[in-house]
Amino acid sequence: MAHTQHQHSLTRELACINQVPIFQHLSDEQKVSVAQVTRPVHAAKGETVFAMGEVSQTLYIVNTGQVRLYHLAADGHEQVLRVLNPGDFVGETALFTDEIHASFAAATQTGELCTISRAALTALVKTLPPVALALLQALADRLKTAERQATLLAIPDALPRLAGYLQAISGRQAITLTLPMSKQDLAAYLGMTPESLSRKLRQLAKAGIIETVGRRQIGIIAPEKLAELAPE
Amino acid sequence: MAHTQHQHSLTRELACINQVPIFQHLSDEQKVSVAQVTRPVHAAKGETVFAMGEVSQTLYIVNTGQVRLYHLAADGHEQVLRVLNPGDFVGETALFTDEIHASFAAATQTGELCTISRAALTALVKTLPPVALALLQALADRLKTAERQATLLAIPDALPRLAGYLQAISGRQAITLTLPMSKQDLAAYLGMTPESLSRKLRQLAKAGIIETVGRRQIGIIAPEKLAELAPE
DNA sequence: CGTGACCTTGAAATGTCTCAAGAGTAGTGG
DNA sequence: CCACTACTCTTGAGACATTTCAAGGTCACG
Repeated sequence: MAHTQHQHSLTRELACINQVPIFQHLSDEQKVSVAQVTRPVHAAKGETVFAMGEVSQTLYIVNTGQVRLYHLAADGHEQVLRVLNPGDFVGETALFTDEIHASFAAATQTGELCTISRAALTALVKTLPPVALALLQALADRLKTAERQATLLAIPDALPRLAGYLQAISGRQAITLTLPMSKQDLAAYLGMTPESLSRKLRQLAKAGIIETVGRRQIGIIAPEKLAELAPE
Repeated sequence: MAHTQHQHSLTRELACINQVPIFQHLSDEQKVSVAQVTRPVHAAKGETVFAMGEVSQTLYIVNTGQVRLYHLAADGHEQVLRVLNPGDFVGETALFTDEIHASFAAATQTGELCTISRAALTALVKTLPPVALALLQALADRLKTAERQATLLAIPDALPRLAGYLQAISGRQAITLTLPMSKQDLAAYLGMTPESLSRKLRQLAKAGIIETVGRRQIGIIAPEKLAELAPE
Protein backbone atom coordinates (compact mmCIF):
# COMPACT_ATOMS: atom_id res chain seq x y z
CA MET A 1 0.00 0.00 0.00
CA ALA A 2 2.77 2.34 0.89
CA HIS A 3 4.26 1.73 -2.51
CA THR A 4 1.45 3.26 -4.50
CA GLN A 5 1.33 6.18 -2.14
CA HIS A 6 4.92 6.88 -2.91
CA GLN A 7 4.21 6.88 -6.59
CA HIS A 8 1.49 9.47 -6.20
CA SER A 9 3.59 12.23 -4.74
CA LEU A 10 6.32 12.87 -2.25
CA THR A 11 4.78 15.99 -0.78
CA ARG A 12 4.03 14.45 2.58
CA GLU A 13 7.43 12.83 2.72
CA LEU A 14 9.13 16.05 1.71
CA ALA A 15 7.22 17.97 4.35
CA CYS A 16 8.70 15.54 6.86
CA ILE A 17 12.21 15.90 5.50
CA ASN A 18 12.08 19.65 5.43
CA GLN A 19 11.17 19.94 9.08
CA VAL A 20 13.92 17.71 10.32
CA PRO A 21 17.27 19.28 11.21
CA ILE A 22 19.15 16.16 10.22
CA PHE A 23 18.22 16.69 6.58
CA GLN A 24 18.20 20.46 6.67
CA HIS A 25 21.39 21.12 4.76
CA LEU A 26 20.71 18.82 1.87
CA SER A 27 20.14 19.96 -1.70
CA ASP A 28 16.66 19.60 -3.14
CA GLU A 29 17.51 16.50 -5.11
CA GLN A 30 19.19 14.93 -2.13
CA LYS A 31 16.05 15.56 -0.14
CA VAL A 32 14.04 13.80 -2.81
CA SER A 33 16.21 10.73 -2.54
CA VAL A 34 15.70 10.75 1.21
CA ALA A 35 11.97 11.28 0.77
CA GLN A 36 11.78 8.20 -1.42
CA VAL A 37 12.75 5.98 1.48
CA THR A 38 10.70 7.83 4.06
CA ARG A 39 7.36 6.60 5.22
CA PRO A 40 5.15 9.10 7.06
CA VAL A 41 3.17 7.87 10.02
CA HIS A 42 0.33 9.62 11.74
CA ALA A 43 0.14 9.48 15.51
CA ALA A 44 -2.99 10.62 17.33
CA LYS A 45 -2.76 11.93 20.83
CA GLY A 46 -2.43 9.06 23.27
CA GLU A 47 -1.66 6.56 20.53
CA THR A 48 1.17 4.10 21.04
CA VAL A 49 3.88 4.34 18.41
CA PHE A 50 5.74 1.25 19.56
CA ALA A 51 5.79 -0.92 22.64
CA MET A 52 8.58 -2.30 24.75
CA GLY A 53 9.92 -5.61 23.60
CA GLU A 54 9.04 -5.06 19.98
CA VAL A 55 11.77 -5.67 17.45
CA SER A 56 12.53 -2.70 15.28
CA GLN A 57 14.57 -1.96 12.21
CA THR A 58 13.27 1.56 11.93
CA LEU A 59 14.34 5.07 12.76
CA TYR A 60 11.50 7.30 13.95
CA ILE A 61 11.80 11.06 13.48
CA VAL A 62 9.21 13.36 14.99
CA ASN A 63 7.96 15.86 12.46
CA THR A 64 5.11 17.50 14.33
CA GLY A 65 3.48 16.74 17.66
CA GLN A 66 5.23 15.25 20.63
CA VAL A 67 6.19 11.73 21.63
CA ARG A 68 6.95 10.48 25.09
CA LEU A 69 9.42 7.64 25.65
CA TYR A 70 8.96 5.79 28.88
CA HIS A 71 9.80 2.67 30.80
CA LEU A 72 7.20 0.56 32.49
CA ALA A 73 8.45 -0.85 35.76
CA ALA A 74 7.22 -4.11 37.24
CA ASP A 75 4.99 -2.24 39.67
CA GLY A 76 3.28 -0.42 36.82
CA HIS A 77 5.13 2.78 37.54
CA GLU A 78 6.04 4.79 34.44
CA GLN A 79 9.45 6.37 34.14
CA VAL A 80 9.92 8.95 31.41
CA LEU A 81 13.19 8.49 29.57
CA ARG A 82 12.95 11.28 27.06
CA VAL A 83 10.45 13.56 25.37
CA LEU A 84 10.69 13.84 21.61
CA ASN A 85 9.86 17.20 20.10
CA PRO A 86 9.85 17.98 16.37
CA GLY A 87 13.24 17.11 14.92
CA ASP A 88 14.11 14.57 17.59
CA PHE A 89 14.44 10.92 16.72
CA VAL A 90 14.61 7.51 18.30
CA GLY A 91 15.77 4.10 17.14
CA GLU A 92 19.30 4.91 16.05
CA THR A 93 20.58 1.64 17.46
CA ALA A 94 18.38 -0.08 14.90
CA LEU A 95 21.03 1.01 12.41
CA PHE A 96 23.28 -1.79 13.52
CA THR A 97 21.34 -4.51 15.24
CA ASP A 98 17.76 -5.60 15.48
CA GLU A 99 16.85 -3.26 18.26
CA ILE A 100 14.55 -4.63 20.89
CA HIS A 101 12.76 -1.55 22.10
CA ALA A 102 13.65 -0.91 25.72
CA SER A 103 10.78 1.51 26.11
CA PHE A 104 7.29 2.48 25.09
CA ALA A 105 6.62 5.40 22.80
CA ALA A 106 3.30 7.21 22.93
CA ALA A 107 2.20 10.46 21.35
CA THR A 108 1.31 13.17 23.85
CA GLN A 109 0.21 15.45 21.05
CA THR A 110 -1.19 14.48 17.70
CA GLY A 111 1.39 14.75 14.97
CA GLU A 112 3.37 13.19 12.15
CA LEU A 113 6.40 10.95 12.32
CA CYS A 114 8.82 10.06 9.56
CA THR A 115 10.15 6.53 9.53
CA ILE A 116 13.15 5.20 7.68
CA SER A 117 14.13 1.56 7.53
CA ARG A 118 17.53 0.37 8.58
CA ALA A 119 18.61 -0.66 5.12
CA ALA A 120 17.57 2.65 3.60
CA LEU A 121 19.23 4.67 6.32
CA THR A 122 22.47 2.74 6.04
CA ALA A 123 22.46 3.39 2.33
CA LEU A 124 21.81 7.07 2.89
CA VAL A 125 24.72 7.36 5.30
CA LYS A 126 26.98 5.72 2.76
CA THR A 127 25.94 7.82 -0.21
CA LEU A 128 25.21 11.17 1.40
CA PRO A 129 28.05 12.32 3.67
CA PRO A 130 26.02 15.30 4.90
CA VAL A 131 23.47 12.88 6.35
CA ALA A 132 26.23 11.00 8.12
CA LEU A 133 27.63 14.21 9.56
CA ALA A 134 24.23 15.46 10.65
CA LEU A 135 23.46 12.16 12.33
CA LEU A 136 26.82 12.21 14.06
CA GLN A 137 26.17 15.69 15.31
CA ALA A 138 22.73 14.78 16.59
CA LEU A 139 24.09 11.74 18.38
CA ALA A 140 26.98 13.72 19.83
CA ASP A 141 24.52 16.30 21.16
CA ARG A 142 22.31 13.68 22.72
CA LEU A 143 25.34 11.99 24.19
CA LYS A 144 26.39 15.24 25.77
CA THR A 145 23.01 15.83 27.37
CA ALA A 146 22.75 12.20 28.49
CA GLU A 147 26.15 12.32 30.14
CA ARG A 148 25.32 15.62 31.75
CA GLN A 149 22.08 14.12 33.00
CA ALA A 150 24.02 11.18 34.42
CA THR A 151 26.47 13.36 36.33
CA LEU A 152 23.57 15.45 37.56
CA LEU A 153 21.72 12.44 38.91
CA ALA A 154 24.83 11.27 40.71
CA ILE A 155 24.34 14.13 43.16
CA PRO A 156 22.62 12.92 46.32
CA ASP A 157 20.90 16.18 47.18
CA ALA A 158 17.70 17.06 45.39
CA LEU A 159 18.18 20.81 45.19
CA PRO A 160 21.33 20.91 43.05
CA ARG A 161 19.84 18.23 40.83
CA LEU A 162 16.80 20.38 40.18
CA ALA A 163 18.91 23.52 39.80
CA GLY A 164 21.18 21.78 37.31
CA TYR A 165 18.22 20.59 35.30
CA LEU A 166 16.58 23.99 35.19
CA GLN A 167 19.86 25.54 34.21
CA ALA A 168 20.32 23.07 31.39
CA ILE A 169 16.91 23.56 29.81
CA SER A 170 16.82 27.31 30.32
CA GLY A 171 20.22 27.81 28.72
CA ARG A 172 21.17 30.04 31.66
CA GLN A 173 18.79 32.68 30.39
CA ALA A 174 16.13 34.53 32.37
CA ILE A 175 13.26 33.15 30.37
CA THR A 176 9.91 31.54 31.00
CA LEU A 177 10.00 27.93 29.94
CA THR A 178 7.43 25.22 29.48
CA LEU A 179 8.20 21.92 31.15
CA PRO A 180 8.36 19.05 28.66
CA MET A 181 6.41 16.76 30.95
CA SER A 182 4.17 16.68 33.98
CA LYS A 183 5.72 17.36 37.35
CA GLN A 184 5.31 13.82 38.52
CA ASP A 185 7.11 12.61 35.42
CA LEU A 186 9.75 15.24 35.90
CA ALA A 187 10.23 14.15 39.48
CA ALA A 188 10.92 10.57 38.40
CA TYR A 189 13.19 11.85 35.64
CA LEU A 190 15.20 13.76 38.22
CA GLY A 191 15.30 10.84 40.60
CA MET A 192 13.02 12.20 43.30
CA THR A 193 9.42 11.97 44.42
CA PRO A 194 6.75 14.43 43.25
CA GLU A 195 6.54 15.65 46.83
CA SER A 196 10.22 16.49 46.95
CA LEU A 197 10.04 18.26 43.61
CA SER A 198 7.13 20.34 44.80
CA ARG A 199 8.98 21.34 47.94
CA LYS A 200 12.18 22.20 46.14
CA LEU A 201 10.34 24.30 43.58
CA ARG A 202 8.67 26.17 46.40
CA GLN A 203 12.04 26.67 48.01
CA LEU A 204 13.47 28.16 44.83
CA ALA A 205 10.41 30.35 44.44
CA LYS A 206 10.71 31.65 47.98
CA ALA A 207 14.35 32.48 47.34
CA GLY A 208 13.24 34.59 44.38
CA ILE A 209 15.11 32.43 41.88
CA ILE A 210 12.13 31.16 39.93
CA GLU A 211 8.40 31.69 39.70
CA THR A 212 5.80 29.15 38.79
CA VAL A 213 3.39 30.22 36.08
CA GLY A 214 0.41 27.95 35.84
CA ARG A 215 0.99 24.24 35.95
CA ARG A 216 3.68 23.62 33.38
CA GLN A 217 5.52 26.88 33.10
CA ILE A 218 8.43 28.12 35.14
CA GLY A 219 9.99 31.56 34.92
CA ILE A 220 13.71 31.76 35.61
CA ILE A 221 14.26 35.03 37.46
CA ALA A 222 17.83 34.76 38.69
CA PRO A 223 19.96 32.46 36.51
CA GLU A 224 23.11 33.39 38.48
CA LYS A 225 21.65 32.16 41.73
CA LEU A 226 20.59 29.00 39.94
CA ALA A 227 24.16 28.53 38.78
CA GLU A 228 25.39 28.80 42.35
CA LEU A 229 23.14 25.95 43.40
CA ALA A 230 23.93 23.80 40.41
CA PRO A 231 27.13 21.73 40.35
CA GLU A 232 30.19 23.72 39.21
CA MET B 1 58.36 17.92 14.24
CA ALA B 2 55.42 15.68 13.68
CA HIS B 3 55.69 16.31 9.98
CA THR B 4 59.08 14.69 9.48
CA GLN B 5 58.02 11.77 11.62
CA HIS B 6 55.15 11.12 9.29
CA GLN B 7 57.51 11.09 6.36
CA HIS B 8 59.67 8.43 7.97
CA SER B 9 57.07 5.76 8.35
CA LEU B 10 53.51 5.17 9.35
CA THR B 11 54.16 2.11 11.46
CA ARG B 12 53.29 3.76 14.76
CA GLU B 13 50.22 5.36 13.26
CA LEU B 14 49.14 2.09 11.68
CA ALA B 15 49.61 0.29 14.98
CA CYS B 16 47.19 2.78 16.44
CA ILE B 17 44.69 2.36 13.64
CA ASN B 18 44.79 -1.40 13.75
CA GLN B 19 43.93 -1.56 17.43
CA VAL B 20 40.94 0.71 17.18
CA PRO B 21 37.53 -0.87 16.51
CA ILE B 22 36.35 2.21 14.65
CA PHE B 23 38.84 1.56 11.87
CA GLN B 24 38.78 -2.21 12.08
CA HIS B 25 36.82 -2.95 8.94
CA LEU B 26 38.79 -0.74 6.61
CA SER B 27 40.92 -1.99 3.76
CA ASP B 28 44.68 -1.65 4.05
CA GLU B 29 44.85 1.35 1.80
CA GLN B 30 41.99 3.03 3.64
CA LYS B 31 43.88 2.47 6.86
CA VAL B 32 46.91 4.16 5.34
CA SER B 33 44.87 7.24 4.49
CA VAL B 34 43.59 7.34 8.05
CA ALA B 35 47.11 6.82 9.38
CA GLN B 36 48.31 9.81 7.42
CA VAL B 37 46.14 12.14 9.47
CA THR B 38 46.75 10.37 12.77
CA ARG B 39 49.20 11.66 15.30
CA PRO B 40 50.26 9.25 18.01
CA VAL B 41 50.70 10.60 21.51
CA HIS B 42 52.43 8.92 24.40
CA ALA B 43 50.86 9.21 27.82
CA ALA B 44 52.79 8.16 30.90
CA LYS B 45 50.95 6.97 33.97
CA GLY B 46 49.59 9.93 35.88
CA GLU B 47 50.20 12.30 32.99
CA THR B 48 47.47 14.78 32.07
CA VAL B 49 46.26 14.43 28.49
CA PHE B 50 44.13 17.54 28.55
CA ALA B 51 42.70 19.84 31.19
CA MET B 52 39.25 21.26 31.74
CA GLY B 53 38.63 24.54 29.98
CA GLU B 54 41.08 23.85 27.18
CA VAL B 55 39.81 24.35 23.67
CA SER B 56 40.07 21.28 21.52
CA GLN B 57 39.68 20.40 17.89
CA THR B 58 40.90 16.90 18.37
CA LEU B 59 39.53 13.41 18.72
CA TYR B 60 41.50 11.23 21.16
CA ILE B 61 41.42 7.47 20.75
CA VAL B 62 42.99 5.24 23.36
CA ASN B 63 45.23 2.65 21.77
CA THR B 64 46.90 1.10 24.80
CA GLY B 65 46.82 1.97 28.48
CA GLN B 66 43.92 3.60 30.26
CA VAL B 67 42.67 7.15 30.58
CA ARG B 68 40.41 8.52 33.28
CA LEU B 69 38.00 11.37 32.53
CA TYR B 70 36.93 13.34 35.54
CA HIS B 71 35.34 16.52 36.73
CA LEU B 72 36.93 18.71 39.36
CA ALA B 73 34.32 20.24 41.65
CA ALA B 74 34.76 23.55 43.40
CA ASP B 75 35.64 21.79 46.66
CA GLY B 76 38.45 19.87 44.96
CA HIS B 77 36.45 16.68 44.88
CA GLU B 78 37.02 14.56 41.78
CA GLN B 79 34.10 12.95 40.00
CA VAL B 80 34.90 10.26 37.46
CA LEU B 81 32.84 10.62 34.30
CA ARG B 82 34.19 7.75 32.30
CA VAL B 83 37.15 5.42 32.03
CA LEU B 84 38.64 4.99 28.58
CA ASN B 85 40.05 1.60 27.74
CA PRO B 86 41.76 0.67 24.47
CA GLY B 87 39.40 1.46 21.60
CA ASP B 88 37.44 4.10 23.48
CA PHE B 89 37.58 7.71 22.41
CA VAL B 90 36.73 11.18 23.62
CA GLY B 91 36.28 14.52 21.93
CA GLU B 92 33.63 13.64 19.39
CA THR B 93 31.88 16.96 19.93
CA ALA B 94 35.03 18.60 18.59
CA LEU B 95 33.81 17.38 15.23
CA PHE B 96 31.31 20.21 15.07
CA THR B 97 32.27 23.00 17.40
CA ASP B 98 35.37 24.15 19.20
CA GLU B 99 34.88 21.93 22.17
CA ILE B 100 35.75 23.40 25.51
CA HIS B 101 36.75 20.39 27.51
CA ALA B 102 34.30 19.87 30.34
CA SER B 103 36.62 17.48 32.09
CA PHE B 104 40.19 16.50 32.80
CA ALA B 105 41.81 13.51 31.19
CA ALA B 106 44.67 11.73 32.89
CA ALA B 107 46.35 8.42 32.11
CA THR B 108 45.97 5.83 34.83
CA GLN B 109 48.19 3.43 32.95
CA THR B 110 50.99 4.30 30.56
CA GLY B 111 49.94 3.90 26.97
CA GLU B 112 49.47 5.33 23.51
CA LEU B 113 46.74 7.56 22.18
CA CYS B 114 45.87 8.34 18.57
CA THR B 115 44.74 11.86 17.83
CA ILE B 116 42.94 13.10 14.76
CA SER B 117 42.18 16.74 14.05
CA ARG B 118 38.68 17.93 13.39
CA ALA B 119 39.34 18.83 9.76
CA ALA B 120 40.92 15.48 9.03
CA LEU B 121 38.17 13.55 10.76
CA THR B 122 35.44 15.44 8.93
CA ALA B 123 37.18 14.66 5.67
CA LEU B 124 37.43 10.99 6.61
CA VAL B 125 33.74 10.78 7.41
CA LYS B 126 32.92 12.29 4.07
CA THR B 127 35.19 10.12 1.99
CA LEU B 128 35.06 6.83 3.87
CA PRO B 129 31.50 5.73 4.62
CA PRO B 130 32.72 2.82 6.77
CA VAL B 131 34.33 5.31 9.12
CA ALA B 132 31.08 7.23 9.37
CA LEU B 133 29.13 4.08 10.12
CA ALA B 134 31.65 2.88 12.69
CA LEU B 135 31.58 6.26 14.42
CA LEU B 136 27.80 6.22 14.42
CA GLN B 137 27.77 2.78 15.95
CA ALA B 138 30.26 3.78 18.62
CA LEU B 139 28.24 6.87 19.49
CA ALA B 140 24.99 4.90 19.53
CA ASP B 141 26.56 2.42 21.92
CA ARG B 142 27.81 5.10 24.24
CA LEU B 143 24.45 6.80 24.09
CA LYS B 144 22.77 3.60 25.12
CA THR B 145 25.01 3.11 28.11
CA ALA B 146 24.75 6.76 29.10
CA GLU B 147 20.97 6.66 29.01
CA ARG B 148 20.96 3.43 30.93
CA GLN B 149 23.26 5.00 33.47
CA ALA B 150 20.91 7.97 33.75
CA THR B 151 17.83 5.84 34.38
CA LEU B 152 19.84 3.81 36.88
CA LEU B 153 20.86 6.89 38.82
CA ALA B 154 17.27 8.09 38.93
CA ILE B 155 16.55 5.33 41.43
CA PRO B 156 16.60 6.67 44.98
CA ASP B 157 17.74 3.45 46.65
CA ALA B 158 21.39 2.58 46.59
CA LEU B 159 21.07 -1.20 46.35
CA PRO B 160 19.28 -1.43 42.99
CA ARG B 161 21.63 1.19 41.60
CA LEU B 162 24.62 -0.92 42.52
CA ALA B 163 22.94 -4.11 41.35
CA GLY B 164 22.08 -2.51 38.02
CA TYR B 165 25.63 -1.35 37.56
CA LEU B 166 27.14 -4.73 38.36
CA GLN B 167 24.68 -6.38 36.04
CA ALA B 168 25.59 -4.01 33.22
CA ILE B 169 29.34 -4.49 33.43
CA SER B 170 29.16 -8.22 34.06
CA GLY B 171 26.90 -8.84 31.11
CA ARG B 172 24.69 -10.99 33.36
CA GLN B 173 27.38 -13.65 33.45
CA ALA B 174 28.80 -15.35 36.50
CA ILE B 175 32.29 -13.99 36.01
CA THR B 176 34.97 -12.32 38.05
CA LEU B 177 35.39 -8.74 36.92
CA THR B 178 37.88 -6.00 37.60
CA LEU B 179 36.43 -2.67 38.58
CA PRO B 180 37.44 0.10 36.17
CA MET B 181 38.13 2.52 39.01
CA SER B 182 38.72 2.76 42.73
CA LYS B 183 35.79 2.18 45.02
CA GLN B 184 35.60 5.77 46.11
CA ASP B 185 35.45 6.83 42.48
CA LEU B 186 32.86 4.17 41.78
CA ALA B 187 30.79 5.41 44.69
CA ALA B 188 30.69 8.92 43.26
CA TYR B 189 29.94 7.49 39.82
CA LEU B 190 26.96 5.64 41.27
CA GLY B 191 25.78 8.64 43.22
CA MET B 192 26.54 7.42 46.70
CA THR B 193 29.21 7.76 49.36
CA PRO B 194 32.13 5.32 49.63
CA GLU B 195 30.67 4.23 52.95
CA SER B 196 27.35 3.32 51.41
CA LEU B 197 29.04 1.44 48.60
CA SER B 198 31.07 -0.54 51.09
CA ARG B 199 27.98 -1.44 53.08
CA LYS B 200 25.97 -2.42 50.03
CA LEU B 201 28.78 -4.59 48.69
CA ARG B 202 28.96 -6.33 52.03
CA GLN B 203 25.22 -6.83 51.93
CA LEU B 204 25.43 -8.45 48.50
CA ALA B 205 28.31 -10.61 49.66
CA LYS B 206 26.41 -11.78 52.72
CA ALA B 207 23.48 -12.69 50.51
CA GLY B 208 25.83 -14.89 48.49
CA ILE B 209 25.33 -12.89 45.33
CA ILE B 210 28.87 -11.63 44.91
CA GLU B 211 32.27 -12.09 46.45
CA THR B 212 35.02 -9.55 46.74
CA VAL B 213 38.39 -10.69 45.49
CA GLY B 214 41.15 -8.37 46.57
CA ARG B 215 40.58 -4.67 46.28
CA ARG B 216 39.41 -4.18 42.73
CA GLN B 217 37.89 -7.49 41.75
CA ILE B 218 34.38 -8.71 42.25
CA GLY B 219 33.07 -12.15 41.48
CA ILE B 220 29.48 -12.43 40.38
CA ILE B 221 28.12 -15.63 41.90
CA ALA B 222 24.38 -15.37 41.34
CA PRO B 223 23.49 -13.20 38.31
CA GLU B 224 19.79 -14.10 38.64
CA LYS B 225 19.59 -12.74 42.15
CA LEU B 226 21.37 -9.63 40.93
CA ALA B 227 18.75 -9.25 38.23
CA GLU B 228 16.00 -9.40 40.83
CA LEU B 229 17.51 -6.49 42.70
CA ALA B 230 18.22 -4.45 39.57
CA PRO B 231 15.41 -2.46 37.95
CA GLU B 232 13.23 -4.56 35.59
C1' DC C 1 59.38 -2.99 56.51
C1' DG C 2 57.34 1.34 57.04
C1' DT C 3 54.26 4.79 55.31
C1' DG C 4 50.35 6.50 53.13
C1' DA C 5 46.21 5.89 50.89
C1' DC C 6 42.22 3.19 50.42
C1' DC C 7 38.68 0.82 52.36
C1' DT C 8 35.83 -0.60 56.14
C1' DT C 9 33.10 -0.14 60.34
C1' DG C 10 30.47 2.39 63.85
C1' DA C 11 27.02 5.87 65.77
C1' DA C 12 24.44 10.26 65.26
C1' DA C 13 22.21 13.73 62.16
C1' DT C 14 20.07 15.11 58.18
C1' DG C 15 17.41 14.75 54.22
C1' DT C 16 14.28 12.30 51.48
C1' DC C 17 10.74 8.97 51.19
C1' DT C 18 6.36 7.19 52.57
C1' DC C 19 1.75 7.69 53.86
C1' DA C 20 -2.26 10.54 54.18
C1' DA C 21 -5.20 14.28 53.31
C1' DG C 22 -6.39 18.67 51.30
C1' DA C 23 -6.26 22.33 47.45
C1' DG C 24 -6.20 23.63 42.85
C1' DT C 25 -6.80 22.86 37.91
C1' DA C 26 -8.25 20.92 33.62
C1' DG C 27 -11.33 18.66 31.15
C1' DT C 28 -16.11 16.51 30.88
C1' DG C 29 -20.84 16.10 30.55
C1' DG C 30 -25.18 17.78 31.44
C1' DC D 1 -22.29 27.76 29.94
C1' DC D 2 -21.68 26.04 34.22
C1' DA D 3 -20.98 22.58 37.52
C1' DC D 4 -19.01 18.31 38.36
C1' DT D 5 -15.51 15.05 38.43
C1' DA D 6 -11.03 13.34 38.07
C1' DC D 7 -6.58 14.22 38.18
C1' DT D 8 -2.45 16.56 39.34
C1' DC D 9 -0.17 19.03 42.51
C1' DT D 10 0.63 20.61 47.17
C1' DT D 11 1.18 20.34 52.11
C1' DG D 12 1.95 18.01 56.52
C1' DA D 13 3.97 14.59 59.95
C1' DG D 14 6.48 10.36 60.96
C1' DA D 15 9.66 6.54 59.39
C1' DC D 16 13.58 5.20 57.12
C1' DA D 17 17.77 5.20 54.52
C1' DT D 18 21.76 7.47 53.45
C1' DT D 19 24.95 10.94 54.58
C1' DT D 20 28.21 12.78 57.92
C1' DC D 21 31.72 12.59 61.01
C1' DA D 22 35.18 9.86 63.22
C1' DA D 23 38.29 6.10 63.93
C1' DG D 24 40.26 1.67 62.98
C1' DG D 25 41.98 -1.88 59.69
C1' DT D 26 44.03 -3.41 55.42
C1' DC D 27 46.38 -3.24 51.26
C1' DA D 28 49.80 -1.45 47.94
C1' DC D 29 53.84 1.00 47.31
C1' DG D 30 58.38 2.90 48.05
